[in-house]
Amino acid sequence: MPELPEVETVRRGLAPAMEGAFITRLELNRPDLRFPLPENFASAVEGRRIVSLGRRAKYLLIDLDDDLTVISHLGMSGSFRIEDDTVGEFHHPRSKNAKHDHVVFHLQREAAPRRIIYNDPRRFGFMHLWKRSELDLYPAFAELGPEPTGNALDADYLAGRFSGKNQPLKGALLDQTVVAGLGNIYVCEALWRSHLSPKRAAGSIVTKTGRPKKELALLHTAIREVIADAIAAGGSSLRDHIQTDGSLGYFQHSFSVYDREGKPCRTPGCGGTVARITQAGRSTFYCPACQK
DNA sequence: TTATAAACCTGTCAGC
DNA sequence: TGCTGACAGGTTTATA
Repeated sequence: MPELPEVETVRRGLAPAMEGAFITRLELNRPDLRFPLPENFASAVEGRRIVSLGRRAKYLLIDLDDDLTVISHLGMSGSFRIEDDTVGEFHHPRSKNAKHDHVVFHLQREAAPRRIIYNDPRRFGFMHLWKRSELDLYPAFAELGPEPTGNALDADYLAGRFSGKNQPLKGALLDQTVVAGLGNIYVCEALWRSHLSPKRAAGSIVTKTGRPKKELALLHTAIREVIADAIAAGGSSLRDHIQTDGSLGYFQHSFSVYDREGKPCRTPGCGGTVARITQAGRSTFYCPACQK
């Protein structure tokens, strides 16, 4: 499910309930998700206090008070929800099938016990334990590109990565070593906002001397803006993504091209129709009329 | 080096 | 109603 804005929404939803709380018990309802859960996972985290909640790209980071960090990835269908731990089973109207509640953090903080439930029907998500002081050595982080909203991502950096590349822009932007956190939805949206075709070679928006063309500067701006807009809206709820309180994100109502095949392009005066093609096995939505 | 395809797993939806 | 096939927000591994 989640791209960067959805994970950030989850982080913001969980932080008030988790930061400062003690983990009294970790409930593991199966031995694995996509990968085996960490060895001695429960004994490593039980009794620890959660110092803070962080995020890197699409990864949620739960920092404990002893230099350990729980690294959590939600895959395609993972979600967290918060429940009052003094009552029994509670089901929000939109709540998930409890048979996919794989990991439950039981928390104690001041007077209110809570449980944080990780649900993931497809089990493409995973959790790892890693030393916080060595987080840069975590394999997935070692090669990760800059955050799309940070200062490290600018047009010059992208020019360096795109220069000489024949790979289509769609694939180049999905590459997490180029930009960290972009997924299928927001790549489509950012390309639409910058009027660039997803089929365009990445190297074609870089000059012969390796400088960013104007189009690349527009793309950089579009990436920043679409991510910021989506975070402000609480992410996008398609099938699986719900916020930690069970409510939905709203950005899906703002999609300009994603999942809008056959519908009119929203570029003012364009008059084109949104098309859907397959690139590297994944759906791409774009407007052939205004994305060149 | 680069690019595509398949794999992981379950749920949902369209079509017959 | 029930079956089948296509498809889904991600990442890794294998194959060409």
